[in-house]
Amino acid sequence: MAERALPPVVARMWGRETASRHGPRPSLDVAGIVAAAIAIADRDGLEGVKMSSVAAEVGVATMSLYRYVGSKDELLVAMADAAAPEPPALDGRPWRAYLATWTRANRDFLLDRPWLLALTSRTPPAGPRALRWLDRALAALAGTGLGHGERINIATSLTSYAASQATLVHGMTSAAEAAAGDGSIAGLADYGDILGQVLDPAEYPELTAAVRAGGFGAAEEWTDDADFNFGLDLLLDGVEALIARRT
Amino acid sequence: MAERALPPVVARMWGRETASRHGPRPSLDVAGIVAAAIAIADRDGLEGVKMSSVAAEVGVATMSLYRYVGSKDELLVAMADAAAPEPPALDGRPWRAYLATWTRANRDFLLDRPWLLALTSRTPPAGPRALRWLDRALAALAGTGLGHGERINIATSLTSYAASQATLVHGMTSAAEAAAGDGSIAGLADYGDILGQVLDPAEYPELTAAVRAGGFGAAEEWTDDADFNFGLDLLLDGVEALIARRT
DNA sequence: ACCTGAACACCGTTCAAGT
DNA sequence: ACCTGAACACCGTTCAAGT
Repeated sequence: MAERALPPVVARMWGRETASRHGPRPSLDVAGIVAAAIAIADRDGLEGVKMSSVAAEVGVATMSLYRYVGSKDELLVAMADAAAPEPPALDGRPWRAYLATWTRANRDFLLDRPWLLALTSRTPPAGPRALRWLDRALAALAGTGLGHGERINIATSLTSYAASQATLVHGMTSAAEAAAGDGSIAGLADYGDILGQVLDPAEYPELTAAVRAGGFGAAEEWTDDADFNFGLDLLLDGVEALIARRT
Repeated sequence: MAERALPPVVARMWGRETASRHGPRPSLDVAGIVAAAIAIADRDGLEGVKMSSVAAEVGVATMSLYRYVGSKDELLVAMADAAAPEPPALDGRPWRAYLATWTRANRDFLLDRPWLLALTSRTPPAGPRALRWLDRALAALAGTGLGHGERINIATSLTSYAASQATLVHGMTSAAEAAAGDGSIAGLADYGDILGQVLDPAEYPELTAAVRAGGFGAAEEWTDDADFNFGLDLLLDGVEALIARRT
């Protein structure tokens, strides 16, 4: 099978630039630009990341950035990988204990940098950090007798669970902040309140019952670990059942 | 507890406009605008949805739209709800059978309209369609002895599973189409190929092994139902274990 | 080979007028 | 009370020139 040329984004993420030989040395590198963009996103959110603001942050004219990144989209992809921390160390823990902390750590860094949530669906994981996370999850499942494909599937399910939980929690908490301004949805108390106003019990019988029973609970309950653990255990119980079936 | 005024987006989605009394009748309504925007997104993707293109589609000046929707963002939120089909009918099926088709149907309409994937993380479900989906899932679990909060949690987990699967499949297939143009990632064969080029086996031992063993398989395997069912069963097994614990 | 100023293209939104 | 043309603001990207 012929080697396929690396897509430019991927090459840049892995530092596989073909270094140029002649002329002035470049005054910047991709890593510095990406770091500057991340700093801006942390401070001002993703809307603050403009080619002009990133250029200002590194002290260069806007157009100079195009020497290093092909487009803003490419920059965003690189940011998404670089902004993730290293995965937790395995340290010989049993698969279930490790995957639980792995998934929790995954959710936590998404909540630290909620702007990452808007970037996750852009591209399959191909950066060094994302692949290190994947590699560790596969390692944790190495002794279970599951196949490679199954292990990849499990890791993918856990990643997307972490992302969906982070999206949920972030949606609730950030909406609460914004609520002072315009009248968007302001956390779970309001959410239940709004549903109560809008729902026709005949058309939404179960949901109405849930709202009346306080099924949406207080906002703290959701940001709490309880719900996170609930769904996580659902998944890990499923994995455990699968392993048991295999042995 | 005082009634809280409905956020404008929500009010508009539920048709709770305070109708105006005097002056000329409006020539448009929100539903028509939303339908036009959906038609454009189906045809040209989400980038094709501009205030100007939507206005052209309904045959009106761009600025007239602002009589009906507060902003483009608001329009997108309304689109996200209106673009979903009705949930499958329960028909007295047992919870597991129903939730399986429910989750599959959820994934399917996301794949029919992949532009929905970029809109899902915007706001908690508050539109008539999204809530109808939630209501039916709660109904399916009504006889299980689970609490309202637990049932909501399960429905949320399944929704996000459907979304993550759709994101994955869509990412793979659409990348394959775009691959002719620039060199982005072009389906799973390429994906494994690229990983193989980039991975240092010392740093990514398990991933390297998985790639060599063909753990990423052929692209068809992923779009196939096999992987979808795998993760779904993981979740439903977890639910089943929970129900068993309760009784 | 790198950097940059000016300019272009695009698009969401405001405003002041029209009817 | 509704519709609309002109205009503004913003931002990603191209290009041709500078060193």
